[in-house]
Order: sequence, then C-alpha cells, then structure tokens
Amino acid sequence: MIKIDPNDGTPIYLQIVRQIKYMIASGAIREDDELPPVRVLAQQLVINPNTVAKAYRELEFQGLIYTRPGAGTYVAKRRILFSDEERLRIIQEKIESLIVEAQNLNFTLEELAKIFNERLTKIYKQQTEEKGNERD
Amino acid sequence: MIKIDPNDGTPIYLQIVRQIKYMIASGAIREDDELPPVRVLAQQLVINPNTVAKAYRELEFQGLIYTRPGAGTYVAKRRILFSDEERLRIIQEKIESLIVEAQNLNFTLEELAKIFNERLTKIYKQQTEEKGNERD
Amino acid sequence: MIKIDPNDGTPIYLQIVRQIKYMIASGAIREDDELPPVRVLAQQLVINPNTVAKAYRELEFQGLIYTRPGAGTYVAKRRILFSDEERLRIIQEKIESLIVEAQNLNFTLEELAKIFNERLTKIYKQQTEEKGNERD
Amino acid sequence: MIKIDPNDGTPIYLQIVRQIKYMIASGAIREDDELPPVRVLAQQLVINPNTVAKAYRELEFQGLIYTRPGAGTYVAKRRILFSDEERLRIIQEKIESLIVEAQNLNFTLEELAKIFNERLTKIYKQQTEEKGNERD
DNA sequence: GTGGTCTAGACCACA
DNA sequence: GTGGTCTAGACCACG
Repeated sequence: MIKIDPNDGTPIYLQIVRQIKYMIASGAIREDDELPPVRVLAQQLVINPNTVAKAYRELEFQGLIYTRPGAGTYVAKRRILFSDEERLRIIQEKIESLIVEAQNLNFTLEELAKIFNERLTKIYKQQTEEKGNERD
Repeated sequence: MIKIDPNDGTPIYLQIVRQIKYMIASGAIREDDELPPVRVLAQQLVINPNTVAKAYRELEFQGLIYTRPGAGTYVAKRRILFSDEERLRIIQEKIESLIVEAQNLNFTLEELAKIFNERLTKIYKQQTEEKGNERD
Repeated sequence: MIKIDPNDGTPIYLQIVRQIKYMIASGAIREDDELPPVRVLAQQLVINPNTVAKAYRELEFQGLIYTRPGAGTYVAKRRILFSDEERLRIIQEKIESLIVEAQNLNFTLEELAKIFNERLTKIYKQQTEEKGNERD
Repeated sequence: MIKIDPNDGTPIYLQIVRQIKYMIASGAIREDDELPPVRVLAQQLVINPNTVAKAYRELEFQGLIYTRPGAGTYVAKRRILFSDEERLRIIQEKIESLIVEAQNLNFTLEELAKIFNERLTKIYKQQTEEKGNERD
C-alpha cells in the first residue's frame, strides 16, 4: 500500500507519514484499524525498522494513531489535540504555501479559487453520499 | 514571491529551486528577467545566504538560469515550459495535500473553505491596491 | 547540570526531558536561551547523541524548545500548543496519580491538601517576589 | 487503589511494585493482609495478567509478600517501614513534579489549585459515602 | 560545527 | 511476536 521514492528529497519517514495521513483522511483506514507492524512494513519497504518507528511516532504525536506496546499500532479516534490558535496557524501556513505555488505556476487568484472550490465541492458530495449509504 | 516551510521536510535550498523552476516553467518569469541578488533574497526569507547561493548554483547547473559575474543572475534562454495539464496536475496535488491536512486537524470542509477564501480575498485586495499605487 | 541515573528504571531520554522541564518551569533557563548541543551533552553524560536528540525532539513536540537546524537548540516562548481538553486531561491524569500515591503512603486527603497548598503558596510568593525584583 | 500511567516511562510492572511497596511501607496495608488475585487486579487495571504476575514475583523476591499456592498472596512479616520524613519526601517530590507539568502546560498556580482541590473534594465525598454505606 | 536522517543490530518490556 | 530504548557510526543539510 505504501510506496517510497528514494529520490523524492523528503525524508523516508515523512513520506510514510504523508501516505498514512492520506489513508486516514480518505477513510481508507479507520478508527481502531491496525497498522502493519513496524518490522513488517520495514521489510516490505526495504528500510530500517527504526525509520518506520519514527514515522509512527510522528503520527502518534499528531494524535492520528496510538500504540499499545507489545500489542500493535492502531488508528486513533478523531479528537482535537491542538489548541485552536495552533490549528489555525498550521493550516494558514499551508494555505500560504499553496497560494504562492499557484502564483509561481502563473495561476490567477480567481483560477485558484475556482479549482480549489470545485475540488472541495466534489469531496463534500462524496462524503454526504457515503453517510447516506451508511444509514442504509 | 518565494515561501519557505521549515516543517516541509525538503531542504530549504530545494524549496527555492522548485519554486523558481515553477516560475520559469509557467512563464511567471521570463528569459533574461533578473532574479533577486543572493543577499537580498536571503534577507527576505530570513535564511543563510549560503543556502540561497546553493539553490542558484543548482539552477545554473540545470541550465535554467545564468549569472553574469558582478552583474546579477538571469533566467536562461533554454526553458522548459509546463503544459496546462502539467500546471493543473501540480496545483491539484497541493490542494489535495492541504485538504488532507485540514481534515486531520479536524477542520470541516466549510471551515477550510472559509479560511481559504478569506485569505485569498485579502491578498487580492492587497494586490489591486499595489497596482493602483503603481499607476500613481 | 543534568544527571543520569542508569538504575532509575525510566528511560535515559525521559530523565533528560524531565530535568529540562524543571529548568524551564523554574526559570533556570529562559526564552531563547541555548541548550547544550546534542553532541556536547551526549559526551558529558557519556551516552549516545541519538538519545539526547530524542529527548530534545520530545521537548520540541511539547512546544517547550525549538531547534534551528544547523544553528542550535533553544528554549521556546511560552505558548498554548494543546487544546484545553487535552491540557486538562493530561493534568488530571497526573493529579489522579498523585492522590493514589498519597493514599498508598497513608496520607489522608486532608494531609495531602495541606502539604500541596502549602507548597503552592510558597512558590506563589517566590514568583511574585521575582516579578517585583524585575520591575526594579 | 493502584493507578497505571502508560506515559510514565517506567514499565507497568514496576509501577505496580512501587505502589504496593509504598502501601506496605507506610502501613496502608499490613502483615497477612491479602493482595487482590492476579487476574482480578489485571482486569481492574486493564493490563495483561502476566504483567501483574511479574510484579508479584518481584515483590516476593524482595521478601515483601508471600504466596500460599492455591490460596492467595499476602503481605509478609518482614516489613520495612518508612519514617514520616521519608513519606513526606516522596510525596513532596511528586507534588513538585505535578507543579512543573502544570506550569509547562501554561496553567496558572490558581488554576492548578482549583482543579486539584475540586478533584480532592470529589474523592472525599465518595469515600465518606462509601463508609456510610458500609455502616448500613 | 550544528542538527537531521538513516542503518545495523542488541536488549528489554509486554501480550 | 510487538513496540521501545539504546548504541555505534555514516552521511547530509545548513549556518
């Protein structure tokens, strides 16, 4: 499920973090699902177990997973770990980066707004559909 | 218009390389346009001049810019232009990443849209004001 | 300044974390003060640099210090990183532990309250004195 | 009345050992008092019975408890009693640690006092109620 | 010279 | 068998 690109430039452990974040956000893995054991994932990706452990630690810090030592690693329940100021700070940083990149790529602000809001609407529809299905 | 994210994981000099590359490849800056001097950019971004110098060296090595010793640094002739599909693909990837981050921070899609559009509007106003001032 | 007890039972890196937390809380080290470099502290304590790095990473997680790669590690400005729910959860856990330990040690709740409030009052007086001195 | 803190850093079995030791050394439990069966305590603390068993083994090795096979586990004769100074020293160390934690989480001393005393009052009421019921 | 990443490999606590 | 800690030691990014 997870793929490492050694030439990516970003550290391996962050590549793992990013991909697991995607899986959690998209609902591909859910609360209390078990993640692959450190050693197993390390063997699959042909990297050192410590590197996987580091990725898991980072995710645990962000409140997305939890580990029960001796048992395994699991997807955590959604909860608000950081203060509102902190959450806002983090997301505004990312927004800032996105806008700058868009301008570097010669998009106007209007174009960016359009692409962004379209994507958001699409996801919104998907999620309301899923909720509808769950109710069935 | 370059933005550094210290938590990105990618080295600062590569963040600069990427962003300038995008500006060139998307036509945001053009042949023989002058890049900001190393020291000026370093001061703007609050980073070490060596780091900026390294980015410029890398870009020169890739043939995207050239330096005229004692004069300045300029965008080179040989340019690779992104297709519109390429530009769209890149920006959509970034948007995707922003949305994932927001969801894992427990922002709703509505909250994200609100924060994003507010920021965009603010920048839009700033830029139209600046243009107004330029005309004076 | 920092002392390691190999027979303590608690991991070395947590012993470091705890002691630095004390230094920060007591004002022994303050905002923007530099911590000893990883390698230096490791050599002093005769432990592996990675272990010190792990302690520093943990403190950075908790928002108590920040690192500028290539430069050094510094005491961070006080700020509220975690949500109120999270902060309350953490401190209530500790209070719970304290109360249980007190009962195990055959203190009555009244005795515990007395000892605790006396200690708190003492610190409170100290801190108001210090503020007074700073104003001079 | 044992409490496990998974984030403490010290192994669970040692947390149990320490707390039972305190109960014995402070007279909270006495010679020939029965300890809870391994399985019962494990269920209460939501941990593995092996972990409790290991703690009991360690306490037996230290001569603080003895087991009568098929019957139960009891507090041994040979007891080391803490002096009042010792008890006070231990609990003050814990209080110190709680205050440091609270300050680093940006609680004021007043807030800490309030949370602490509220919790204490609540437990006090519970315990007097229980005694009332016992009398019935 | 500073911190960051990664590997290889050992040992421990715990289920 | 699972995660956690620690060591030794290499290489890189950055100031």
